[in-house]
Amino acid sequence: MKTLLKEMILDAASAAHKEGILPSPDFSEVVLEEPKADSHGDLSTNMAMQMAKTQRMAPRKIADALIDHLDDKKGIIMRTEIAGPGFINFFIRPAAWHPVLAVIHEKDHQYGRCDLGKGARIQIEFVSSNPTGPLHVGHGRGGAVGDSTANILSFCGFDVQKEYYINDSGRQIQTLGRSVYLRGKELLGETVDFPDTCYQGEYIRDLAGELLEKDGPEIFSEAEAQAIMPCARFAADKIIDGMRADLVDFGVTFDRWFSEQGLYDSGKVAEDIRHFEEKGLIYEKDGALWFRTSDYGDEKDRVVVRRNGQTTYFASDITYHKDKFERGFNKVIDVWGADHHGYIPRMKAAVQASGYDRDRFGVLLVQLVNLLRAGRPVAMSTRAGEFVTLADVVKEVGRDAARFIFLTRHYDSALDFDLDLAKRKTNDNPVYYVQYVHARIASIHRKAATDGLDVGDFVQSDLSALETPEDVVLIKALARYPEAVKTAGTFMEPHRITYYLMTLAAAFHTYYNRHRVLCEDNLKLTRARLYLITAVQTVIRNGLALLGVSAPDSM
RNA sequence: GCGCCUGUAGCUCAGCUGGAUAGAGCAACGGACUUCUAAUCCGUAGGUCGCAGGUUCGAGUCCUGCCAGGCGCGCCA
Repeated sequence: MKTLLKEMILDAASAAHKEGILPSPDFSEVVLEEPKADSHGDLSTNMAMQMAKTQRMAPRKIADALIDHLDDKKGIIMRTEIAGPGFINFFIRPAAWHPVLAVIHEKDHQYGRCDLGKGARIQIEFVSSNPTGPLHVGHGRGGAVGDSTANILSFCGFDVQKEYYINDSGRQIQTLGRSVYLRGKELLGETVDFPDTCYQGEYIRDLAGELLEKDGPEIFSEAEAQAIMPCARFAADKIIDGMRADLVDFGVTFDRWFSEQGLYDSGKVAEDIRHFEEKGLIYEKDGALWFRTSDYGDEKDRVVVRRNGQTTYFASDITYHKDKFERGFNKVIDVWGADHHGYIPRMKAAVQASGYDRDRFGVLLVQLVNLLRAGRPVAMSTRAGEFVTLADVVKEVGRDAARFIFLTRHYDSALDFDLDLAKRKTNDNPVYYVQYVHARIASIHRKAATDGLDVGDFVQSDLSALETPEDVVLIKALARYPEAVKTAGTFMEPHRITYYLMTLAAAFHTYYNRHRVLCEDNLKLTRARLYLITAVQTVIRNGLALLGVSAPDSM
């Protein structure tokens, strides 16, 4: 509808220009929007005001000219008006919206798809939690945002790859090994001094127990230096398996799990450091090696090899991101927790120094999650190893509720996640509000079948019966879906889909309460309404799929 | 101190990258189930868009300066 009207307006502008009424052929882009107030019509444009400068005419005069030259071949416009400083308001004939329904039925699962990405290869890396403990709620949000964004981008014509970066190298992994080693000694009856710096969680003891059972006690009697790495490998592998399983339960899968250690094993990190040294981008100072990130917008240079000879996390990250681009991705997106935001300038610098456009690398900074129960904060201490894990949350509230709630806010603002509210099967829980639409419609279909109502061939149904205000509101909402997807893809903001679905759901529930779909005495009306609500069901299902939330047939 | 993010109804948040009279949900109050699922709907009430300037036909949206909150400023990850 919008594109159709846009073309009509542009044609009108050209026609008016040809007749010399509009002096300039330079037409600003037509922006059509849906006015908030119904009295302003179905669609409205501010074009006359935008053009006032280039045309050097009063906006209302331009608006007059445009309206005079409108050629409404299909008869979609009921009437137009010029309002306020120069808005042109279009009132669309109710029946003109009906073709939207046919499009939805025809495209079905593909309705809403667009070609924004034009096949560009994009990689999105998310969660990427260190394999030193279970995933917690914050990772859940990152997972939901990353996975849903990937779905949306894919639906918008990007070739998307989802990746998990495993930080299986460095000091944390050693700490993990040491923690397991010491707990293992405890299990064998030794009294050990378990330092604060080690991981305190109960799961460490469990891992030590598993290792003991698998390989016997020998490893725990070896010297610490000998035992740490085997312990660490065992524990990290177990933890990664656990994370993978938790993510599957959460509906999140990855195309690739990428090992940081692999970058060291293959010598790529060392190779890159050498390479950047030769180019003069890495230099030595105070016994350490520094990367000249400040040449590329960072506030100071950063260490890549410490005085003790160990590389920093940043070193492998440079190689990792360079590797991503070498793999041919046009665009590389990382999803990070907001506490890492200080890291962005140096990462951008590294990308640029590696020879790639810094704008091809982007970061979605996901703000923190406040976990609540009945409105009160749930005490969590990562240090003490006491926290509610993602698996706990999924088990308690379910995958659908968890995913949906993580996506009810822009990722950029902090999120309150109330466990009690997420379980509540009422109105204040938006998940069910949306899913209920799908279930209700499925129920109507069942009823229609039971009652032997011949729903016939939908496409042949006469839609002229769909002309009440509620019909139009609902169809207009459906027509808006492709745009919602496109906007969500453009800005990588999955919450826009969530909000869209809530709005559509509201329109449907209103409709449902006002109009009976199955009217035994009016088959024509019944068919038309079934045609309409089936389209609603399709869009709800498609939208929920982008969020990774199921669309149940009954609740 | 510097940087990033946030500030919109009592609470939690949207606001389509500058449009008309700023919108939802919750909470409050009043209504609607012999009906295709009441996990729903309808109505009422609720606002100095943190504050002050600026840009222009027009600002919640853009710019500057303040105020408040969160986070970050390691040879940690």
